[in-house]
Amino acid sequence: MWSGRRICDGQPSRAVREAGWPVVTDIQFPPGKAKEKTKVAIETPRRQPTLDEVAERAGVSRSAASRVINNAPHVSRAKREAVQRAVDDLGYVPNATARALATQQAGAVVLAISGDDPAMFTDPFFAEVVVGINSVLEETELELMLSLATSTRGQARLEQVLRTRQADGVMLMSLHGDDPLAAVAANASVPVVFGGRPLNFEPRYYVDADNRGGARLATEHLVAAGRRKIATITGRPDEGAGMARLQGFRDALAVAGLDNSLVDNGEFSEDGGSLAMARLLERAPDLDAVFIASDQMAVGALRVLARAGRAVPADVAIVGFNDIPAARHTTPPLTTVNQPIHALGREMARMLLAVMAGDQPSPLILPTRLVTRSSA
Amino acid sequence: MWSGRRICDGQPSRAVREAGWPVVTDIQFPPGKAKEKTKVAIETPRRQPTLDEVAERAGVSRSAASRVINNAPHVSRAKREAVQRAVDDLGYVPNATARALATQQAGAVVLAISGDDPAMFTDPFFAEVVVGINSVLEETELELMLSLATSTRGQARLEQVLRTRQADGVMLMSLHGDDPLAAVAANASVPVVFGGRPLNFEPRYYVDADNRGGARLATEHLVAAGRRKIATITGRPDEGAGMARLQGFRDALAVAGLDNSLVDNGEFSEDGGSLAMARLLERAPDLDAVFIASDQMAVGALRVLARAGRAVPADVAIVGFNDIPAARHTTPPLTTVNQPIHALGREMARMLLAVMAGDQPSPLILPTRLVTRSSA
DNA sequence: CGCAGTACTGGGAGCGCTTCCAGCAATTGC
DNA sequence: GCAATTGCTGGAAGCGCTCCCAGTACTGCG
Repeated sequence: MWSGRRICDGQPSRAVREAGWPVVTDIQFPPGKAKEKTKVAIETPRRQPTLDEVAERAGVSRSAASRVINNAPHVSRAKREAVQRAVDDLGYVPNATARALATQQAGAVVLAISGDDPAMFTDPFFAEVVVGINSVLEETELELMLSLATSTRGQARLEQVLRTRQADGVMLMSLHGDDPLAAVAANASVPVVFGGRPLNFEPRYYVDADNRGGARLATEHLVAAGRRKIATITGRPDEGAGMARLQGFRDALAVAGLDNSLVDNGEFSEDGGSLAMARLLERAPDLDAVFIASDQMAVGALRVLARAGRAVPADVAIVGFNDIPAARHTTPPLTTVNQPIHALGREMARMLLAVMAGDQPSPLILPTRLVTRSSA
Repeated sequence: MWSGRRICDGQPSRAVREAGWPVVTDIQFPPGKAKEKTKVAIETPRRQPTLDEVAERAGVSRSAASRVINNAPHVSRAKREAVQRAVDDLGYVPNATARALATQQAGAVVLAISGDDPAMFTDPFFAEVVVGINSVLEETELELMLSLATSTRGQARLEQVLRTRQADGVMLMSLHGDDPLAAVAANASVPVVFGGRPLNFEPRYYVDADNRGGARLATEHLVAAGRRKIATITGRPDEGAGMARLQGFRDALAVAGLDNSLVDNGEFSEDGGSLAMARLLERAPDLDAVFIASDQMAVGALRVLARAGRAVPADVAIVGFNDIPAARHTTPPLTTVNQPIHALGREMARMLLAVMAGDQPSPLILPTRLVTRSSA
């Protein structure tokens, strides 16, 4: 049932770059209410004033003007004020591109997310990371670029951005197995900070959540509740976080002296969880708990369990991982491991800033915590 | 209960810009497995080759080389090949910043999201918009910048980005009442495409979901089910989408000849929904249906209804709006209005590209559709 | 009074690329 | 055979800014 209206098809997005976008300057609409047809006099920003114009107006050299703009020393009070005035009068704003070219610094950093499916970014996880990053970038002059390096093309473009210093640093997330982006990062001439540890190597700079610790916590919780036949559903085996969670699971079971062989791995998705849960049920009908490495999968598992007539948590207890918003609304509400996602983003940005400033910060592992609801 | 590890505090993010980031060039780690200490020979990217170097190596002028790079005409076949070879040998990649300065085109567009709270971006809605945008940008040479213009500072920076043409176009979302960004947009010297119609004016270029139609659909569904005392919870009155949904609600009730005065408005959040629902219940204990302008609010409302002992949908039917992931997991699963978010992003990007190319596309309204689950 | 500082000052050379234009050779038309 | 195309070609002038550096003016001190 659709609300009737124009259907979206749109014209094919042509190779705009080649067409050489004719600059459109006549966009304008009154900021006032639509009714009163106030033809607001748009202060025609014909062309941004340049530093030369400022200098001329202030009666100083361009160098002096530049010094004032960047408040560098060696400018007399009088000139400084004259320039300041000229800037205000003209509404001068330094041209970031020119500055970037001259200083060889782009004034931007990029958040790159690897993966094979762009839709992955839909995971609310990333949005919160972005917000965290934004919170620290906001206090700097750095812009944030977003790169969903999801296709070969996307990766090539990311590489290009880094090679030509279109960005001064990069935060790299969710690298899988032998991600080609690892090489890109290694050869990048700009600082790289990883979000999450890749599987195959230990980056110099990274921020990660304590996945292993969180998984141990979750599993210990299950053990403490008297569960004895505990299974786990992990993610893809080439994914760092998933493997760390599996480790934590094993840590806890080792301490408890329980069997840790009930492992299945599915896709990090609802369906992946359903499938894995079904397999597990087949394999060990008497299991009494499952630690599931992502809430999305847990949701799927819950569904299968319900269909199989197993009560949660009475028959089988479930603990998820990530604490997604939906975890509060499943039946029953999901006990899960929460990671400080906002902090993850924030700390990645801070670390990147530090590296860009020449420091050599140590990797950071952020604590995770168990959120107890009803499923375990 | 926290997994023990270093706590996140991090140093204060200093004014890195002023410190003048000393370029760090020694970042490197082997792409191979961590165990085998393969000291991979990093192909030291000393300095990117310039066009001059390419030209010299190919034995042509810089102009000619430039023409080849941009595959412009007026280059002999021989030279073209020579340049091509030199490019390959040197691994030349044009410097985007220099090119931007020369052409006065940044090669980037920005997605700006207005609002007073950066956390708003956490709404999965935006992530999906981003994915949609990315899907079309991916085929171009344009980079995507993200601007959470949430503070005055953020807005000022966005303005600066636009004024200095750090970006060639902007997609502007979720403007509220008299958003200062409206003026910024009006005076921007680059194309602006709006996502969603602002309340106070009709932008020249925008893509919107058919909020009004969707709301009508939802309400008609309620009417068709025999409900007679239908209320609605809207969002903040200065929010365009919310008002459009209220209109749709009224449209449907007008046709059915029912009372449309049962309106309450809360914040677009779970708590906002709870509060509004409670007020409504107080005001009209005999209501038998509620159309709620956002799923987040609906979740809150559902909670209140359950606590009040009203069965959903038996006693009161609920329809939400947005079709967030959690809508499938509420009790009961939420009937809601789905909007094509991915398409929204995609069409915004396409429209922006079109405007940048000099076209004057018409505004676009994307259809919404009712997703029937159990709550109504 | 002269000399070494010290605090400004502006000229000018880049940053790496695009693009205009004049020059030139190889065609073409008459 | 000569002028008028046509197609290449490279020199050079930017794009708007930073920053080095040589130069000037002024101070203090012996």
